[in-house]
Amino acid sequence: MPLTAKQGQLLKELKRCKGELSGQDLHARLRKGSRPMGLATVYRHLRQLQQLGEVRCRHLPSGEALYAPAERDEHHLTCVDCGSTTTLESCPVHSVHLDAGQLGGFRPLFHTLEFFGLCGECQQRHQGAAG
Amino acid sequence: MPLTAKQGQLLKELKRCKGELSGQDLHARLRKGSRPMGLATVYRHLRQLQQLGEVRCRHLPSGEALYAPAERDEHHLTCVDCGSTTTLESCPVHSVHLDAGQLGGFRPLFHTLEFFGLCGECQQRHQGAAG
DNA sequence: TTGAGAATGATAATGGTTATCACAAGTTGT
DNA sequence: ACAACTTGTGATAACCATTATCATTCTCAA
Ligand SMILES: [Mn+2]
Ligand SMILES: [Mn+2]
Ligand SMILES: [Zn+2]
Ligand SMILES: [Zn+2]
Repeated sequence: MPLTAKQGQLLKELKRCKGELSGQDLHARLRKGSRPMGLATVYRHLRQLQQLGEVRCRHLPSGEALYAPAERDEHHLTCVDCGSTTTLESCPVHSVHLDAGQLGGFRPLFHTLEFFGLCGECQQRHQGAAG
Repeated sequence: MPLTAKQGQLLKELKRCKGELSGQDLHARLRKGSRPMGLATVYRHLRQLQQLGEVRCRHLPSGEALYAPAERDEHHLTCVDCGSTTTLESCPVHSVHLDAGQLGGFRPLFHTLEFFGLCGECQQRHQGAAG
């Protein structure tokens, strides 16, 4: 089941970009180039590419969804106060094995692992008040 | 830094409930009982309780945020097609250690680990079309 | 009692995502 | 080539969870 032209175009743009992109970001980029793509089509194909295991997605605390090629196995530390994020150097669960009993027929395509907490700056800022 | 009365009330309601609750769910429950709480206050305290490490939150593919006591270290298999979720029996990263170099001053409060893929039913449904 | 500051909540505003639906493009059969 | 049908597309409207606003209420120390 090869990707359609529009799906390939979208995935190519995602891969070209170093970081993660929101649906809106992606639409803005694709709209600029030749062969623009409507917003509805962007979201449609993002969902389809997820179901094909080509794209993964995570949600910021703000609720905004960020997309990236599923092959990028990256995870983050996110501050629950200021929202700043830093990327981990490696995936801590790269090797975890889920046995068939737990899977129960489920076929994993990708995973999200995110650590939430307080960044150094926000800890200092709250020190005075919270002790 | 003990919790305020309203914060405690909210956390108590979260703990009383077996599953995860959305902000709207929580507001609906609290509104029924004596001592109702406004929607704005619910969301305010959910954020504060997250910053205190008392509450964690994850996002469904739909974007809806679900909250639970942070002490509940649960993770899920979620179908990217029908959205059904099943809970894992144990946390695969319960023991992972992030070294100080990776943390860089960051103080972890909780984590989310979610596996996305296709449930058994959806795999069968797509078999005919996709081969 | 009184006034400053914090907490509360009804309501409006925001904005990312999804649903609609009319149209374009592709496919099949004759 | 043509009609009949299916699939893909995208401008727009609708949705709805979350956030911002702001007037009111509460807290508590002076
Ligand atoms: Mn990983
Ligand atoms: Mn865990
Ligand atoms: Zn921070
Ligand atoms: Zn499914």
